[in-house]
Amino acid sequence: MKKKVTIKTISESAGVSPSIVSRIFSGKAKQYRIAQKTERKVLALAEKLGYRPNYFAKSLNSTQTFSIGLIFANTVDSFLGSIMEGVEARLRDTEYQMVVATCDNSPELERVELERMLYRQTDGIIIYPSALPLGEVYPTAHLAQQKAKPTPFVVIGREIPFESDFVLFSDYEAGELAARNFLDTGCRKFAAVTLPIECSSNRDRIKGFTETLEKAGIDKNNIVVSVANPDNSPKRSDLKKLEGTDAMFAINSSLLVEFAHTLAKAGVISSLKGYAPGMESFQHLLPLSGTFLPMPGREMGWQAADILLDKIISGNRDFMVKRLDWPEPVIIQAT
Amino acid sequence: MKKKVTIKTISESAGVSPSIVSRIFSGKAKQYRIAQKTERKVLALAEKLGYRPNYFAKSLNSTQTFSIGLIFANTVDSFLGSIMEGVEARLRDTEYQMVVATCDNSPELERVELERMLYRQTDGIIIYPSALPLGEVYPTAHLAQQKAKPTPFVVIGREIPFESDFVLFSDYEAGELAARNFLDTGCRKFAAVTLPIECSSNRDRIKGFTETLEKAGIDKNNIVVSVANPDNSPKRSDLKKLEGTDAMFAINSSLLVEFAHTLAKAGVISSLKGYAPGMESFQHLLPLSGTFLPMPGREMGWQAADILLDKIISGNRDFMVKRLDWPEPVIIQAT
DNA sequence: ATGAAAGCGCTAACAG
DNA sequence: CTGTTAGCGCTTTCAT
Repeated sequence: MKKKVTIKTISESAGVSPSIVSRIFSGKAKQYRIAQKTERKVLALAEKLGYRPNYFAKSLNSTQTFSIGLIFANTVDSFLGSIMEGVEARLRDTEYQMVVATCDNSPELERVELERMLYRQTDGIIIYPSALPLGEVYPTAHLAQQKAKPTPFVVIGREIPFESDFVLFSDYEAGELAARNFLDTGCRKFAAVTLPIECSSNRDRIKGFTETLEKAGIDKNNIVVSVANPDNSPKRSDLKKLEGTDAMFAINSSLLVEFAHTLAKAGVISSLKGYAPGMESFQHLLPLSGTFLPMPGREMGWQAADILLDKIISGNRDFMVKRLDWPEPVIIQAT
Repeated sequence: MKKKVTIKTISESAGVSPSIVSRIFSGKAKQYRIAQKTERKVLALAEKLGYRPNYFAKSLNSTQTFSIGLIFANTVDSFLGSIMEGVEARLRDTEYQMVVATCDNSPELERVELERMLYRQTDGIIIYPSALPLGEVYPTAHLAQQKAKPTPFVVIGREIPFESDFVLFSDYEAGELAARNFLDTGCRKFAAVTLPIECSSNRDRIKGFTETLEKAGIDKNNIVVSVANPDNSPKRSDLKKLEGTDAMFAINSSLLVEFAHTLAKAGVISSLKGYAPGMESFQHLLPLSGTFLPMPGREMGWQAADILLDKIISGNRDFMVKRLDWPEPVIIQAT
C-alpha cells in the first residue's frame, strides 16, 4: 500500500527542485549542465524509491506517445506475424510500443481503427490495407488527415491509390522471374492462378508473369489465367482450359499446391513446373516440383518501422516507395 | 492549421463551464442532472467543432488507460493470431485497445515487456508464456507485483507454476481421446511424438496419451515416446524404436505429418493411424489418415479477454482456470 | 443544475 | 548549475 512516488517525492527527499529531476529523467542532464553529484543522488534515490516516470503525464504535454499503430486487413497469420516481428525488431531498444488492430478486410472498420489510433495519438501508423472483392475500388477518403501536422503512416504489402510511403514486395518481378524460368526451361503451356480478391499484389504478380510471356512472343492461347474459388480450389469450368499445362505460376504457394494436386488428381495435367511466392510447411513432402519465393515479411516490417521512425523524428515529408525482393528461392524436386 | 479544440473551447462557445462539458463526456450527465437542452447544445457544438476528448489527460487522473497488453512467447503465427482475433473480438465495442509484444521465448525479455506494459499502465495483461528447453524451469519472479492494486493478468495456452487465471486447451483430454480412439480401433504399437520444449501443453498431451494406454493395460514396450529434433524431424536413433508403429499421436499436426512421411519413406512403417491437435493447410492432400483436433484459439482469446475485463471492471480477485475443448475433430482419409 | 478551483505528474520557459 | 511558475486537458470536490 505504498504511496506513489512521483517527481515531487524524489525532489523533496533529494532536496532539489522538481525540474532537476525532470531534466535528469528526460536525458537532459548534460544539456542543462546538472552537477554530477546531484544527478547521482537523484538517480540513487529514484532507484531506491522505485520511481517510474508517469507515461501519461509525460505524453500529455509533449504530444509524443511513443506508440505506433499497426492495422492489418485480416487475422494475423504467419506472413503478417513476420511483418509484426520485423516492426518489433526495429522498435526494440526504442521506447516505442505497438498497438495492433485488424479490420476484416472492411474499409469501414479500417477507418474506425484508424480513427481510434489517431485519437490515442499514436506517433505513426503502419497499415496493411484491406483487399476487396474483384471489381470494387478501395476507398481512400479515411486516410486523408486535415491536421497541420498529420500522423505519418506507411502502407505495407499492398499498393493503394493514395499518396503515401509504401513498403512492398517485388510482385511484378516475381511473376517475371517465374515466366523467364519457364521460358528458359522450354515450357509450352502456361497457367497463372489467382484469387478473386482485388489487390495490387495479386494483380501485379499476374501481370509480371503474363506480360513477360507475351513479350517473349507466347501465343495468348497458351496463357491461361484462372481465378480460383475463394477456398483455393479451381473452378470446374477452368479444368478443361488448364488441360496440358506444363508451367504454373500462382499468386501464392498454397494456391499453387492446391491447384497442382487437384489438377493432377483430375488427370488434367501430368507433370508440371510450379512457381509461387510464399512457403508452406510441407511442400517438400508433396509430389510437386516447384520454386518458391519466400516472402520477406520480417524485412518489410523492419523497413516500414524504420521509415516511420524517420518521419516521426525528422519530420521528413517526402514519400518513398520501397520494393523488397524475396530471399533465396527454394527449389523443391518431386519425390 | 486549426487550433485544437478542447473542453475549454466547447465550454466557452456554449457559454457553460468546463465541468459541464466534462461531465457530459464522461457519461455523467444523468448523475449530475444536467439540463437536457444544455447537454444537447454541448453535444451539437462538440460535433460541429470536431471535439475529441484527450486520451492522455483523461488517463492521467483516472488511472484507467483502456488498453490491455498481449505478450506472446514467440512470433505470431496462425494459432497466436487466432488468439489475438478472439481478444480483439471481445474488445470490439469497448474502448479497449491491444498493445502487443513478443519475447522470443526468453523469460528475461518477457520481464522487460511486462514491465514496459506496467509502466504504461495497461489495465490488464494476457500472457502466453515462454517455453524453455527441456529440463529448465520457468521462472515466475517477474510476475509478482507488490502493488496494492496489482494489474490483473491472465495466462493463456500454457500452465505455469504461479497462482493466476488460466485459459488453456484440454491438453490431457486430447491425448486421452487419441489413445481411446486407437484402442477402440485395435491398434497395437503406439507412438507419442513431442518436441524438446518444456511446456505444460506438450507435457500434458503426452501424459494424457500414455497414461490412458497404460491404464488400459498396454505393455510399456509398445508405447514409444519420441522427442523430435527442433526442426520436427525424427531423431535417427529413434527410427528403429518406431518400427512397426501403427498408431501415432503427436503434440501437433505438423509434427505428425512430418513424422508420418519420414517414417513411411524410410520404410519403418507401412500404414498408420495419426492423431494430433492442430490443422495444416494440406493435410487433406497428403497420403495420411488421421484425426485432427482444431485448436480453439479464437475462443481462448475471447475467454481470456472476458476474464480480464471482468477483473478490471469488478475488481474481482478470485482466480479461475478454464479449459477449452477442440471444435469438431477433422478426419482425413488417406488418398 | 451549474461553476470555481485545485490538482493528476510532468515539462518548459524564464529567471537567477 | 538550480529554482519558480505556468500550464498540458481533464476530473472532481465543494460551493451555490
